[in-house]
Amino acid sequence: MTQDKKHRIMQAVERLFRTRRGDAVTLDEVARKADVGKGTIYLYFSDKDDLIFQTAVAGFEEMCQLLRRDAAGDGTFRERLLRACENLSAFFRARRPLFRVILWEGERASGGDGTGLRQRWRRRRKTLTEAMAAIIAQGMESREVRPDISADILAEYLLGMLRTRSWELEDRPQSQRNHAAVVDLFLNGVGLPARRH
Amino acid sequence: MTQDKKHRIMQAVERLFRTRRGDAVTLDEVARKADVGKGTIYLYFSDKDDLIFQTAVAGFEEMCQLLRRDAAGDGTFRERLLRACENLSAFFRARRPLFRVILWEGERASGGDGTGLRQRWRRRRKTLTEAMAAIIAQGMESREVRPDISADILAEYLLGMLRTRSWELEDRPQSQRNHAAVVDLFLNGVGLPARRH
Amino acid sequence: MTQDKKHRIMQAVERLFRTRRGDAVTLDEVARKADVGKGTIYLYFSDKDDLIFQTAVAGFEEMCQLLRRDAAGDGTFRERLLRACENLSAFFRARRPLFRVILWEGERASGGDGTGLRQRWRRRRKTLTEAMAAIIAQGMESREVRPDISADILAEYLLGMLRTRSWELEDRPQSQRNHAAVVDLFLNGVGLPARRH
Amino acid sequence: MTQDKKHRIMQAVERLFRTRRGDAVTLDEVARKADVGKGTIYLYFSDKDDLIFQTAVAGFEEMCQLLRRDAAGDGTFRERLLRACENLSAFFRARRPLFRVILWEGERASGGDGTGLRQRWRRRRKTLTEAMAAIIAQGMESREVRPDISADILAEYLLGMLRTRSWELEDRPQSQRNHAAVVDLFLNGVGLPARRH
DNA sequence: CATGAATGAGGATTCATTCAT
DNA sequence: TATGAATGAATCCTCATTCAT
Repeated sequence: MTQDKKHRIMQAVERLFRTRRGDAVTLDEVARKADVGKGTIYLYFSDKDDLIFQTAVAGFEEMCQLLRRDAAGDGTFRERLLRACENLSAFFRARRPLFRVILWEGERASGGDGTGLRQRWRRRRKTLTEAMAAIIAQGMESREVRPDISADILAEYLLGMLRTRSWELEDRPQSQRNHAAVVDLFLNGVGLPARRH
Repeated sequence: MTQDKKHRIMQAVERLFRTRRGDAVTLDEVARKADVGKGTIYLYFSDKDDLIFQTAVAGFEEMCQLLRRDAAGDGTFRERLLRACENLSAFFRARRPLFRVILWEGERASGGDGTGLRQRWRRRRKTLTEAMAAIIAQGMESREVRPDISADILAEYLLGMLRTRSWELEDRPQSQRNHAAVVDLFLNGVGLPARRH
Repeated sequence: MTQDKKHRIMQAVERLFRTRRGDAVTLDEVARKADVGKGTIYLYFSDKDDLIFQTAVAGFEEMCQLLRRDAAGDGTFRERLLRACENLSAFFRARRPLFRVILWEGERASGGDGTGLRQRWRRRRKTLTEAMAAIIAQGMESREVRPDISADILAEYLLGMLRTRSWELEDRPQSQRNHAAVVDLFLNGVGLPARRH
Repeated sequence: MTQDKKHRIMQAVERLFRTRRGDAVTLDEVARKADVGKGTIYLYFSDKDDLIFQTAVAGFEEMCQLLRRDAAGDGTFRERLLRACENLSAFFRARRPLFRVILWEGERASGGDGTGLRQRWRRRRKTLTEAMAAIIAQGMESREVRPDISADILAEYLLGMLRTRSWELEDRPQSQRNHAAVVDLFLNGVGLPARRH
């Protein structure tokens, strides 16, 4: 019941990020939206920064678990890859504001203020990448993926493509951005097979 | 000489974005760094928002011109593509803070406030995409690129890969992230050619 | 056992005043240090102000009793005076934080707000002065003290000297601030006896 | 004209201390009373603490100059001493709120928070003491003051007596607290001369 | 009696913006 | 044009106080 309030506060943050950037989110609004007193926020978070940080981290955690579940599932490599992409994209769609929280926090971390923040954030990110890399590594084992580039670099690129799909291609026709197409591009590239002979 | 001041102000913004996020950049700092009076800023920009917006737009413009020059150049499709990637990446590296300005502004635009801002920003972005798409279109004409996905969607993905390369893979060994590798991944994908027979 | 808690709370206040000023002492700290719930404070005190007031008053009471005991003791006037000074100074030294509580409360009282507070505080103070004045009055009776200035005014001055000794001369060498010297100064002044003829 | 505002702000602080303790003085009030914007305060002071500190220091400075002028004046030792006491007391009376500022700041300094604050404050205080000690030293030279206790310790006691006179004896009849009496007590003590033979 | 989670009024501080020079 | 002192709205955060358990 007490954790309930903490959760409600983080949810309020997430919802507010739908329309605002972090600097425009006031704790007054958060408190109002979470239906708690302003002081209550400080019972669970040390700071506004901490509040956003924890919200971002919790979101990350969810994504990682999602991905890890997919990595552990069965099916062929392609099936697993496709499923992972689909689930991740579904998450993006459903939780877009949360994604903005994560980006916002990431931007703070990349400001070189020497704090261990940057390191901590990198480590979190690595967890996500590794979950995706685990799937790709399976493809390497089954000789479906080129082994000359490390799996987690490939994972980064794939995550980048999904990001592009969700953010930049948001309003393109579905036909051009279904996941089969993304996975296909990722696996086969844009070059015409014919030219390769 | 008067435009000189405007330029110096925007440069100051860019430099300050190296370590700070937009909300942490104060006009006091900008004025000090640009070595102008604080009031002067308001002679050239209507707003703090306008200042950042114009700085971002000017940066975008530079990137577009860079790309357009590459698109207009000669050589085979692959050569042109590689050159475009190299130049863009060089730009990223040299002007990383400017890139943060652009991202910052983009984040504002993606907040769902009714302003035409979102539209205006999308249009700018489209210009960039089109410059890259123009190059890819050449590849389609020469039958080196698959025609089933529109050129500007492919362009978005490629830009996304470059972004990943510059931001997420920043501290990986050069060997794994040289541009030949990026272009190779983009064209041929991660799948093993052997599997295609 | 219940009074035990009230006492522990006041003790906590006293201990916290060692390093902090009253405005920096929070009831959270008091509760923690007294090892009671925060709400418990309000069972014994109506207010934060009341808490500090009662703590100060209790401290005053202790000092007064100390003095009264000395006044009632036997020995010559000089002996009694010296003993009173010594005991009072020992109290100062041992309970310096309590002394800060008292000063703090006194400062509040001297703010000219219409409350009877000012009056109440003056009355408390008077009790202390009178205890000291009682001793001095003995000196007057035995013709060892000049009768032209009222005993309680002289008492105030003596208390002031002790205060100076404890606060301002805190870090001077003992030799220059032993009580014999204070009493000597008080009785004989700083003038050279030789000059008096 | 710019220093004018700084001065007005400090004056406002002083005036507000007449009825309030430092913790009850809000910067809102200060700004209103000084008739400046709230932000203006931060142009001249880094902090609320700094504001009060500087106000206290400026007050101290005034007192010191007052005292130094008296020390430099002519007349016999007794005359100079009397004049110094009178001027200081007049200052106390006229600027009582300022005096509360000084006490307030002193109390902060005595909180053992390790900052150099405590040291800085002691040094300021020392300046004042020395000014008074200078006068007393003259008395030593002319053999009117006992040489066995250092002049600045005697100065501290005298300042303490003046403080007692101004604060504790505030509402006693003038006849019992005129400066001749204070100086007399200081020089000759409370003992009856007759007893000394 | 005892507790401590919850509250929100209140205050310090920042910073975009204005305007007199 | 150019300036930077002045401003106050807006925001974060603290902490005395309450109250359900």
